[in-house]
Parts: sequence; C-alpha cells; structure tokens
Amino acid sequence: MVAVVGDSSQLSEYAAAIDGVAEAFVRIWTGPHSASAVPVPATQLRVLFVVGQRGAVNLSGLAGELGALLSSASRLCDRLEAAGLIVRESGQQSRREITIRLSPDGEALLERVRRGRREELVRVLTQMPVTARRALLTGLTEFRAAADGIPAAGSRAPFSMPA
Amino acid sequence: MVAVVGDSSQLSEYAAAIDGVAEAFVRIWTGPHSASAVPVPATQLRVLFVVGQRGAVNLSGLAGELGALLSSASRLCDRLEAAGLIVRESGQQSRREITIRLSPDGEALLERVRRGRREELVRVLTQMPVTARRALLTGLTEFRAAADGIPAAGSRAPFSMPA
DNA sequence: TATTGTTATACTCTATAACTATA
DNA sequence: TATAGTTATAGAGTATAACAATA
Repeated sequence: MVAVVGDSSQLSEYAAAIDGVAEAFVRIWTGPHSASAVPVPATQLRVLFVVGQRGAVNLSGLAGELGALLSSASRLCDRLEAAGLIVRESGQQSRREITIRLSPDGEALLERVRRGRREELVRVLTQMPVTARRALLTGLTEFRAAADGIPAAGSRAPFSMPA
Repeated sequence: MVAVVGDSSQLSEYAAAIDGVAEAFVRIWTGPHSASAVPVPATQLRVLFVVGQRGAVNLSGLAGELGALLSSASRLCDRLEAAGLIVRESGQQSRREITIRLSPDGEALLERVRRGRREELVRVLTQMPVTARRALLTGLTEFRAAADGIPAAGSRAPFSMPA
C-alpha cells in the first residue's frame, strides 16, 4: 500500500496516462494535410516528405522508408509524376535504378505544408505555460532517444512526415 | 542577442524543435496496428476505437467522429459486420436510426490492440529516466488542455484511436 | 542468375451523387 | 419535406504475383 518510488509497476500507469492524453498532440501533428487545404492525398504527401528529406531516392529506398511495397511505391510515383510533384530520372550510374526528386511544384507544396504544421503547433503552444512547453520538448526528445535505442518491435519503419 | 525569457518569437523555435522530435512518438503511438499482427485494416480499427469508446453510436455519429462521410461509414460498417466485429441493431426508438455496437469478437480485438499499444509505450518508457517520463506526461497533458481551449483550426475531428 | 521496376488483378477506403425509407 | 441510411460509381492506396530489363 506504500507508494514505491521508481517502482517498475508504475510504468504501465504512466503508459496508460500518456496513452490517454496523446491523441490531441497526434491529431495536430498529423493534421497538416486536412488543415491547410492541400491538393494531394495524405499518402502522396508522405512521399513528398520522404523525398524532401533525403533529397533523392530510388524506388526501393522510397518503398522501404514508406513501409510500402515496391509496386505500391511505383503506383504512387505514377500519380505524383502525373501531378507534376516529382520527377523520375532514369539512368545515372546503374540505368536500372531510378532516381526520384521533387519538382519545383513539389518543393513548394512541401514547404507550404511544413509551415502549416508548425503554425498549428504554435497556435497551441501559445496557450501553454513555458514550463509545459519545455516539458513537452524534453519528454519527446527523450522518448525519441529511448526509442532509437530499441530494436523496433516489428522491426519496421512505417511512418514519415517531419523534416 | 540577449535571450529574452518568455519571448514570443521563441515559440516558433519551440514548434520547430518539437516538430523535429515528435515523429518517434507518433510512430509508436500510431503503430499498434502494424505492430501486433492485427487482422483488420487501420481504418476499420479506428471504427472499433470510436464505437468502443462511445458504447453505441448511430451511423451519423460515427461518420462525424471519423471525419468521414455517411456513405464511407456505411461501407466500413458493411465490412466490419461481415467480419463479425460489429453489430448493426436497427430499430430502437426511431427505426430509421441504426445502432452500432461491438460484437464480442470486436471487443476482444480492441482489447488486444489497446494492450499492444500500451506495451509498446512501456518498452520505450522503460528506457527513459523518471524525470523524462514525467516531462512527457506533463507536456502532453498540458498540450491537450491548451488544444481543447482552441476553436480547432479546420473545425473538424479527423482522428480517433485511444481509450 | 539476381536485382530494379513495371504491370495485372483484386480488395479496401473515400467521395459524389442518386436512391430508399422513415418522420 | 426533411432526415437516416444504402447503393452506384469512380479514383486512390496497398498487396500478391507475373513480367521486363539491366547487372
């Protein structure tokens, strides 16, 4: 009945508590798409984020980072290319590898979305006491550090939007 | 050049910093689906979460909470019903409103997924110092409180997984 | 032959619009 | 007639599998 400090059974209570309050943050962090009247579906947007972050990728690399299959990635690029948001540069060193880059339109769209998401965050952060802002940044930073040191349960990487 | 405490121009730096480290958390919080070999697609899972949280809903209510259209929600329920995860109870008070509930299988699946997500969180929290865990909980809690006090930019509610 | 991409097919998801049935 | 759901149709996303082209 006595509360034991640092008790490991407390962990699941922390997990439950965090689980319970996380939705608001996830909704806002995830929501730049719906928010700012972006003309492309969410999945295509993820591609732009990945390509924007890595500068240039081949299809296999892109598929891997999306947690998608090669065929799905290929279709996705079909549509993004048709929309003028990416460019497929064939050839280069291997001629069977294809290099995917953002087109100027793709860059512009990506930048708009990035700005939108940060503005959403600012809107909320403004309403928070400074200590809470600091706590959030610290908590998320340490969480990432801890998560990076772990074998990654299903050993996959099925998400990408930031940068 | 002197750091001004509480300066509002700091906010966008906080936003950028938080934005940069948030992905790991979002990936893990969002990933219970891919993680635990769940037999239903992510969208259907969201329905289970919503219905599980509200106990029983009619289609319009469900669609509203999903940020989806009535027709999409109807199709979704077709599949969930076919999979035996929900039950459509017609009639009741209005006879043109339909009540959606979880089936026993639906409840069981939902519980499995919930447990999975919390276990994932525990896996990471274990690797974090106690102060960081506290910071994360505080930060997310305050974030939610702040977000709740805001008109909600696009004035929509396009996300639901917790509870 | 092993690897990189593409294409065929099928199922899920979402959206628009037309339709049915209650109130 | 207004409201609650369903159904038709079409585009987007993802998976399996068969295929083409380069190394």
